[in-house]
Amino acid sequence: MTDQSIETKSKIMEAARILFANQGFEGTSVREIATSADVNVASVNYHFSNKENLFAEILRIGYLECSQNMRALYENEKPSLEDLLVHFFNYFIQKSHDLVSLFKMMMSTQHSHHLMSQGSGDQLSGPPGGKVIEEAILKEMGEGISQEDLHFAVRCLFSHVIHSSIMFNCCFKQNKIPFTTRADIEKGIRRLSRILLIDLKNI
Amino acid sequence: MTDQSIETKSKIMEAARILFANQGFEGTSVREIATSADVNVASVNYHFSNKENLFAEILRIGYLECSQNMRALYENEKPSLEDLLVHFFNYFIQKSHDLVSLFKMMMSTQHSHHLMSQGSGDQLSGPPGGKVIEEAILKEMGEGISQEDLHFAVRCLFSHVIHSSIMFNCCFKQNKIPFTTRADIEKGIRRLSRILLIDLKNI
DNA sequence: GTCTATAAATAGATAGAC
DNA sequence: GTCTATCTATTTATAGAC
Repeated sequence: MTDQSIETKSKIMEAARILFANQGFEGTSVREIATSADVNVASVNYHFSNKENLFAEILRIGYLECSQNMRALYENEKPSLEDLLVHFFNYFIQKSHDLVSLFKMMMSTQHSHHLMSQGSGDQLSGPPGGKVIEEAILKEMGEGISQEDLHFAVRCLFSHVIHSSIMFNCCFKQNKIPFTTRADIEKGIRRLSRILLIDLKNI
Repeated sequence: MTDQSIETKSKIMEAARILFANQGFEGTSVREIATSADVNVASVNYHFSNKENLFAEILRIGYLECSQNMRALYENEKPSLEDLLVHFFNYFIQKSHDLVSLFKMMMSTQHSHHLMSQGSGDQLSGPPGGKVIEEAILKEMGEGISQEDLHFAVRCLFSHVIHSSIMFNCCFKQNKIPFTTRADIEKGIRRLSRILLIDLKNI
């Protein structure tokens, strides 16, 4: 591949990523992507065969990047559970395009089947970063914790962080719902982390 | 309006509701809706002016029904906080079509603006049933609780219930993620309710 | 109110010149 | 690899007969 073709390919992916996130798969046309990426219309199909392939590729990369970044963050900084989750929140609202795309896709019957039946099925079992949250909990708790308790805590924490991230970018910003500033959300994430750790220790 | 036209209108809404939820707004064509509803193509635009209007109408009705059902449930049965939330969970997974549609729409920049700028803006501030959860918490706690604590608890509980409902219908069913049976989820909702009430009482 | 027919625009994909 | 031009199919919406 020449340098130019690599640049064209990445320009397409970058433009498509944003458009798909904002308008969905069917709501975005190949022509729109090409215009936004400032490349020729035909180059999209030349590089990605078809529109669906481009979409799948964007999601695959986004999920991988997300998981890897979360893992790297944990390995490098060795943060406490609550620090880790606040980092995840900030990562999610910064990379909200991929997050929202992934969520939309999971909620779409057709695409989730298409996604699961592909090779990426293994990688997509469980939330991105789920394993990291587990490890952070285990580090603070020691090993004396049942699998059921562990899964419960991860689901509570992850659902709260992901929900907060999504709402932060679509509702909390526009409306004046009380206690939904960024500082409020972070405070809430820390509080829930502490509450759950206390609960796990008391079992 | 004649009986026939009322039936046509409701057949269109019922078919469109399901198709929109599964395929999104742009992913669903008017012809598809008409075929599925077993009515003529032109009747869709005759009754709803255009496709976007039909979508907005479906969401408006869905949100209203959802809020009213939650309010009625609380007023009639006067359940405990954890019973109420389990009821919400069961309601959400039963009516997952509307729920998913509403969520998709909120996550779509274009549509959320369109939705908020319309008259339904007031009704859509805050989650459906949010006020009811507040009341259930206050009933168990007495009045000595700050607004910040109250909002925190509502957001934790609602995000957990809504996230569980969505995941239950798109991931938990297909994959074999541990501790995600319906009974497990309900158990988790009850547990989180109790944990949060204990936290609020200790403040 | 319901139907057929059709207008007008746009979609994804590809062929072939360069 | 990139471009223009175009094919084919499908879209929303509407006009007009019944």
